[in-house]
Amino acid sequence: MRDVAAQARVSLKTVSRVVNGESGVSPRLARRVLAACERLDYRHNHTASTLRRSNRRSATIGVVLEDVSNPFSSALHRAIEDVAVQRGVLVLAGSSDEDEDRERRLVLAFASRRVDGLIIQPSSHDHRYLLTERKAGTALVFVDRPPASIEADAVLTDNAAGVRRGVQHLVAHGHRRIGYLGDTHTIATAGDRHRGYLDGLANQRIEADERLIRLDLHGIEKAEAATRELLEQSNPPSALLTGQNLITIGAFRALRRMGLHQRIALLGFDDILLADLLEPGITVIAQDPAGIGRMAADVLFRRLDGDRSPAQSHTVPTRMIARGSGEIPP
Amino acid sequence: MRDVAAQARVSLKTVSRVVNGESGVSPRLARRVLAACERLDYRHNHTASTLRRSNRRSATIGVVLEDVSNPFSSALHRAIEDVAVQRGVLVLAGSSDEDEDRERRLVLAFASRRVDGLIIQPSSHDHRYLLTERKAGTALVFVDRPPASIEADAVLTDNAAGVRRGVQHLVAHGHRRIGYLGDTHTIATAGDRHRGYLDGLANQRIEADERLIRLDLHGIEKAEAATRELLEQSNPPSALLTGQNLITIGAFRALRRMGLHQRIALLGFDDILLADLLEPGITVIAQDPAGIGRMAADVLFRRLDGDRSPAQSHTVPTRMIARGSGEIPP
DNA sequence: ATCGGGCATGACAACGTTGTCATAAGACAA
DNA sequence: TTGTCTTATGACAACGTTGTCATGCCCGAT
Repeated sequence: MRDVAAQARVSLKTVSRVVNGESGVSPRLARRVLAACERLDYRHNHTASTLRRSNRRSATIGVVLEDVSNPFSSALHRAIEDVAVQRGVLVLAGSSDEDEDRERRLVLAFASRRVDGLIIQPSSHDHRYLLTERKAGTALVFVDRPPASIEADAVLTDNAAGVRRGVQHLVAHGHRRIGYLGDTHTIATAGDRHRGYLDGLANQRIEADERLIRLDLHGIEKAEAATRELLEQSNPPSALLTGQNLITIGAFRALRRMGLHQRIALLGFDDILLADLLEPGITVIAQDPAGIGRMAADVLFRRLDGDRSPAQSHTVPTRMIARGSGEIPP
Repeated sequence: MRDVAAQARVSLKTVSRVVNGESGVSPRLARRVLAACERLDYRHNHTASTLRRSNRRSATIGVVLEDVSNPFSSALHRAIEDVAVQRGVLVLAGSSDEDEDRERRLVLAFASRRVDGLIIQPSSHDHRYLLTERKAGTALVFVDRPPASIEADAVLTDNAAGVRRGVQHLVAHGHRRIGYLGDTHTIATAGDRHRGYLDGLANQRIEADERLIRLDLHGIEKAEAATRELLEQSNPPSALLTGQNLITIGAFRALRRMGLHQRIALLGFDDILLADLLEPGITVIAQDPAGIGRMAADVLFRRLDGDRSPAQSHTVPTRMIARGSGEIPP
């Protein structure tokens, strides 16, 4: 900037004014400054600017996802990015891998870069460590899973309602013995879905049978093995409800291997790419990651714009997509 | 920091030393400083530190992807992140959507945040605009597609070789009439794959037949329509080679709709999630996005560590995964 | 007692920018 | 002419940190 000022024979401040598009610079000087910027390939140093400016905004937000490469998380990421670019805001993204410690380290690293806001898909179960950032004015929104021990905005899928709806769908197709395969019970959403399953059965006046329930299945392999077990017992279920997309894949794989994929109904929570090309197509209760991400970013920026209303939890509805596997009769 | 210094009754510089783990501070003072940090919830301001430090490193890199939510790009992203976190480096990511202008705007936004390096999956065909950043010392690595009009490191899939191998595979299974469905010809990788197809045929002494080739198919729908056309003509191909994963999906969908999925061989470039669960499983020439990302990050950090050797283009091999569709006889 | 050397600590300037305020130049009225 | 007001411009400090260098202290050798 000093070089530009010298080249244009003006003061630093005038260059600053031109670069920031402030009014009150004569067109003649402005032209000279712009020409000098061009000639010297001047790049505005946004970080130095942030340091000095009164609003202190870095025009950067941090996003902590479970894994940037998993389809759900990356759809969130993209939706957040789309809202952010419209405001000229960049996105720092990181993966927590379901590890509390990594989540925390990421947040601290973001904080030391002075991000304006944080969107977190949390893995941890105590978010008091975020109080400091909050006090420093960092906006904070939780996605997919609720905050714990801290009041903050959240954007969540209505997991329980979605699963209840799934149970109802299977019952409507004649099923009474409905198995459930769920993810690690410490994950909040997994708990909600399990609860939805139990409530759904209760609504339909069906007694839950412990032998049809398998929890803490993380990953395709475990789900596949559990499905196998479930179906090999005497008096097996006629339908399966799976609480997460990898579990759905594992269950489908098991059904295929056992030659039961056209006989046992399967209804999965969370959509799967290509589910429509399988035989049968897989019926799912689809979440709307893009909708969640967009809303989370909207809430975040509303806070950054000065919204001081009490923290609120927003719910995004699910959508049932019938493709065949969920409509197989008992 | 000033508050911490006051609280610990030391100078600013001493706090700085403790925070940065520099030697030469008596344990007694260090303890006092750390206690004060703790008590005041002090967060080191990494951006101010970058501004002043002699190496000027922001410990942040920028990654421009085609779309952070597409499986290939997000796998790249994750692999890059994994290398970066090991060095305490954060990743700014953005989507160019195959748009030259968005790519450029992202790069400039990253540059004004003074990222240490850039990893770009380019959409544009002239990268001279990056010369300024390069001159400023920003490390630069291209992934998936080669740089144009600039010398820079690149990490690429060996597209042509992969496709040649695919042709050979189909011929080995008895095919002579092999159709080709390719993506937009202006995308460098699409051109390479098309060339690989033609070379592969030539190697096998098969004359290319224009009527079996369809290019510029971007997205599932166009691919599906083109596949249909290709198969409805007289003397149709007995095998299809598809040059991109969405095209493979479109082609498979068309085959399914026409009831030909067990009759016409299909070999796709780029792997597809769940391809093994379809019937038949889809044979693919798989790329290794994680391998590409890791290598790109390695090259980038080697440059940041001072490697001044001439720019180099690295090639990551493909892997053929036979799952059934590519082994259907004519 | 004096000196030299090593070590812990701090004062101060600087990084690239912008907020604040002062000043110069010009326009216009009295 | 003088005075007042407006507008364009610049000088200077400050943002939170670290590099440089000076200072003061203690220790051991002379």
